[in-house]
This record gives sequence, C-alpha cells and structure tokens, in this order.
Amino acid sequence: MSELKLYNTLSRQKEIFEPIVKNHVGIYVCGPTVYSDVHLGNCRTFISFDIIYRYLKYIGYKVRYVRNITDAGHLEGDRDEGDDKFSKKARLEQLEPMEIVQRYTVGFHKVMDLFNTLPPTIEPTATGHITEQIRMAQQIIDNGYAYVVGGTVYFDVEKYNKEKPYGILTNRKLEDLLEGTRELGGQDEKKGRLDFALWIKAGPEHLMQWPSPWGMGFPGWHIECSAMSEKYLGKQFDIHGGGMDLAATHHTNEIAQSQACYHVSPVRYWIHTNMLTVNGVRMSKSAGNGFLPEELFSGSHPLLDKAYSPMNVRFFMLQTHYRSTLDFSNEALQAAEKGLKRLWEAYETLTGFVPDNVQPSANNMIDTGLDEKVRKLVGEFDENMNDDFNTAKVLASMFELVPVINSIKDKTITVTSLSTDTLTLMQAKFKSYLEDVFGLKAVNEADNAKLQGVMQLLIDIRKEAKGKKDFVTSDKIRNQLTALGIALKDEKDGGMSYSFD
RNA sequence: GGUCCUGUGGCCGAGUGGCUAGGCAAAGCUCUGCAAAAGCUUCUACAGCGGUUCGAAUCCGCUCGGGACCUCCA
Repeated sequence: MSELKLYNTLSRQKEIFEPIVKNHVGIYVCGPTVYSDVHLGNCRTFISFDIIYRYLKYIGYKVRYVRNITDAGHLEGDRDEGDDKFSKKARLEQLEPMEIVQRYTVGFHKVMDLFNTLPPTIEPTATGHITEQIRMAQQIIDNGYAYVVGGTVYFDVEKYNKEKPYGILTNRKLEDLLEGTRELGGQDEKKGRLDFALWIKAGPEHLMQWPSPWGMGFPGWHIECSAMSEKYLGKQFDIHGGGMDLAATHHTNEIAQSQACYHVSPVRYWIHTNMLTVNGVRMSKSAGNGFLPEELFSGSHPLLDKAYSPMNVRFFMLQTHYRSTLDFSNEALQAAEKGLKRLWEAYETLTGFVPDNVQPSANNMIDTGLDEKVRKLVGEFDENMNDDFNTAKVLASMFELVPVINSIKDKTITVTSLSTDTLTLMQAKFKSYLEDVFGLKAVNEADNAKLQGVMQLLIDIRKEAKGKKDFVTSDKIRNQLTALGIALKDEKDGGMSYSFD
C-alpha cells in the first residue's frame, strides 16, 4: 500500500506523513466558539476532520484527537477592547455566561451526533484551562516576547519576527502585514500594530474574569489552543487542523506563542479545510447567509425545496475534496441524495451476496478480466485516500463498481464470475469505507420487525393478485405504498423488494 | 495594495503531461402486464490568447472573470 500523503499548509505542498511517535498520531482541531448555533459551514470542517480521524484509525494509528470548545475569551470586536462574546450574549439574554456555553455546547454535540461524527478523545474547554494559559503567558513574558500594559499582556510581534518569520504559515512578510493594518490610535496601549493580547484586563462590566499575576482578567483567544494542545499533545505534535479562515490570524499567532514559549515549532503538519459557500459567497455568521443544520433537516430554510437528511449532507460533502470550496444548492443536494441512494442500495445488495465456494466449472468460470477490474477499483480506495484524503475519487471508484454489483443481483453476471477472495475483499472494503471511514449509515432503520412483517404480508397479497392477473389489486397496493413513500419493486427473479424514500 | 486559491460538458464536481473520472439531468435501447429499479449505449468538456513539448485541462507568460484571507467567523 502507498504511503499517506497530505497537503501541509506550511510548505504548500503534499508531504509524506510521518508521525513523531511510531504508530501514534496527535491531532488538534480548533473547535467551535459556543456563543451561538453552529451553522453548516462549521459542520463541514468538523466532518472533514472526522473523516481524517477515522481514516487514521482505519490505517492502524492510535490517535489522540483533541478538539476544543471555546467558551471564554473570544472577543466580539476587532480590537482588544471589546467585550467577550459570551458576556455580550449573556447580558443580551439575561443569562449566566455559562448557561450560554452549556446551551450551545449541548446543541453542538447533538448536531455532531446527527452527522454521525465521532467524539474527539479529548474535548477541553478554555475556562477549564485558565491556569495553563496564565502560566504560558507568564513564560512568554519571561522569555521576553510579551509585555504588560495596565493589566493586559501583549505579544510583541515585531520582536518575535526578528528571530522567527511571523507570517510563515500564510507566506506573508511582516512589512506586508503591517501595510494592511490601520495606524495605532491615541487610545491604543500596545506597542506594535500587529501585537495581540495573551491576557486581557477585565473591567467591572465583564461577567467572566479570573485573577492573574496582572490583575483580574480573561484570556485572549489564541492562547487557549496553544496551552491546551501543549498540555495534551506536547510541545510538538503531528497535525493541527481548522478552517482556512483561521490560518492567517489564529494559527499564525498560535505558532508564534508556542515558539516564543517553548522554542520549538509546535506543529508538523497544518491541515486547513476550505469554506462552504452559498451562491459562491462564503457562509458565515457575519454575512447572515448561514444555514442551520435544523433548517436543512426540516427543509424550513427559504432557499431549500425540501428536507435533506444528515447522511445526505455528509455524502454531499464527501463528493468534494476538503480543500476545495463547496457550493451549497438545492440541485447539488438533490443530485447527492439520489447518488447516495443508488450507492447505498448497491452496498446492501453486495452485503447479501454469499461467496460461492463451488469449484469453477465450464459454466461458472471466473471472469479474469472482470475479477481484475474489481480488484483494481477496490485497491484504488486506499490509494486515493492516501493521496490527501481524496474522498471524491474513492466514491468514483465505488460508483464504477455499482453496475457490477447490480448485474450480479440481476443475474446478468454470476457470482462465480468473481473469485471468492475478490468478492470477500469487495464486501469488506465497502463496509470499511462506507461505514467506518466515511461514517455513513442507513438512513431508514427498516429493521422494525413488525413493519417488516406487514410489508411481507402486502408483498404476498400482491404476488397472489399478480398470479391471478388481478392488476387492479396489485397496482393499488403498489400505488398506495408509493404515496406513503415506500417504493415496491419487482425483481427480475420474480421476487419483490422495497425501499423507503 | 499585499498573500493565495480558482475558472472543467445542461448542473455539481475529480483530475499526478499521453490512458473513459464520477454523480445528477437528458435521449435511445433491453427487461417488464404496467411502473419503478436495474443493465447497455449516446452527449467527450476543460475562460481567452500566446509559449514550452513528439504530446497540455494538467507546465510557463499575458489578458479577462470569480473567490478567500490581510478585521470577529470552521
């Protein structure tokens, strides 16, 4: 099998993945800021990393997957003087900040569960790691890369840049970055325009504040990820991920903080996922074009024609590479829905095949050409995932196998055309990929025993009617079931099957 | 202005210089009491203009268009 290659933002090219500790992977992903509902764009990132996490496990790594919950310190405005997002929302709704945090954390977990994403192995919160953040800020001060002004601690970007390239992650020079920044006003207390706060002095109006060596205050946004990733993954770890929008500021600052604190570059591979767009424009909270998962599942959003299931959306996302933007539209979702149905039904059919152990005779010779084609396509699953997690290509290979599966079902091809090994391999790989790596599951839990009994009864009655050429009765059964969203299909061998829309 | 990404057939979308991506839609055929499903077949595109090359969607240059980041956002 080929080696896993992944695109590293730091080098702007695909690199062969080599973990720091053999057989183990440490991965940190920036999680949500829980002051409002997660929208679908947020979900895309977490679903992408869920698949990366699942794949790393699938190829045998022991993975420690840390994804934080930001529940403090994220400022509302673009300056270091705004209120914290939680305080603001809490004041607005007359709630405790922690009630806000709890509500949206629970909501986030519920949505992640609907999308069938696995929980991270550690999910630390910023408020649970205040002392770690204070300690780190202090160390950065002691190392000479931060300074205190009136109870606020600032990171000295220009000093840091003299030793290490500050803009390394997004390939920017400090001078260019400075150009894009406004002049410091008279009110500003920080020395450099790019300096950012590690710790922020709290005023009496701030609802969330903690004691520190510099007085009462709360942590800056970037320090939490540096402190928590170091605590659980070490001073240097394998993979750090997040949305592309975080690279330029948040992740750039994380690198600077960790480097200034521990004198080592914290992350080996930076992975960034691209944005979800609506009509070509990025979905975001501030643009007001966000889709809530609920609106999608219920079809209540004005731009949607109908409801789409979580698995439908997950599949839709798999059809695009994680580093490409993905545009969200009715048409695309409907196409994905039909594609998933076709693929999933083929998968269920495949699962039902029993490998034939009969010795090949003149009548059931193995079709070597077909057998090789199947093996080749199945082999491509791993190859394509190893190529920077190309889920779209894996699905393409799977779809090419669908006609083979359906032809076996229709007896156009005999099961014995494939060797037992090949058939078993195909079954195993489909299961591994669709369920374990892609995290898809059957949309309709049709394994309700009573419902199955009723369906079997209707099928028997219809068969009898058809046998007597009583097509009025047989059509009535089928048509009424269709109206209920149950498709009854006559199979080639005289049997009948059904599926739920 | 700076740093990048991007422009693929009706739509969505993969694409490592030479081999049919794939999905959806559409058309025809087969199967079928009818239908649905399924199978087979058809639709063979790479923004424009130059260049490199035996050969480019893929590399280089220019032009035009779209987007992201540089300020809170996955």
